[in-house]
Amino acid sequence: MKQRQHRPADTVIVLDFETSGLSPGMGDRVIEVGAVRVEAGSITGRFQSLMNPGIRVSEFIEDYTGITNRMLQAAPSCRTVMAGFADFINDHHLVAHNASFDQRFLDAECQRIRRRYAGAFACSMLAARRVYPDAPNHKLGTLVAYNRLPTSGTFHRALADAEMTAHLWLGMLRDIRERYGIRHIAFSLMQELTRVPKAAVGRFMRQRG
DNA sequence: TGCCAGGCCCTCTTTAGGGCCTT
Repeated sequence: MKQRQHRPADTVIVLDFETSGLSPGMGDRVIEVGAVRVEAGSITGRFQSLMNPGIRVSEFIEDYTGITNRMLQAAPSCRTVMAGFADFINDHHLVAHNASFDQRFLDAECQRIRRRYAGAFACSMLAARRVYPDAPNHKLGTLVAYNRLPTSGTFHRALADAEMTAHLWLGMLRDIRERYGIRHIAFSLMQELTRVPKAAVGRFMRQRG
């Protein structure tokens, strides 16, 4: 019997950045990157590094992330780390929680080192608003608790948040499969889902089930 | 000079405003 082959296009990189603030346009920089490679429903690779942005981060960011200016002074440069991260991403599709935030920083940091990435982004927060409309809110930590997903107990560090986002993503794929009987959920379907009006999600999914 | 994110999404909307979510 011929075994069903996993499609390479199913591989996604789930990423999370810790940053010096909210806006690269205002001069904020990435200070830590964490990411996992998800293939055929499992985490098969990890990438994590602090990076020295060449600027001091605020006390708020030190408290929020636990990443201190002393730690950043000892870290490799953004240029070095981002070059390695661009290799890790390769041409895979990308997932992040509130992806527009991470995409802005990825674009800005890649532009600085003149690297490009070919994959498209999907947002786990926009998907979760549609898959779990009854959750108390759609913060990453709340969704992890709401769905009783695995967690290391660490929050607001890049690799820990990326791993939780990966479990959230895989959990949504499982729940959509069970709820709507869709056997293969392509990345493009998840992207489309995040653009469907919330009131039309059931009809959209049943049309594809 | 002083200020500064930005996109999604809901509603007491659409000639707008404000909460959510990310650091």
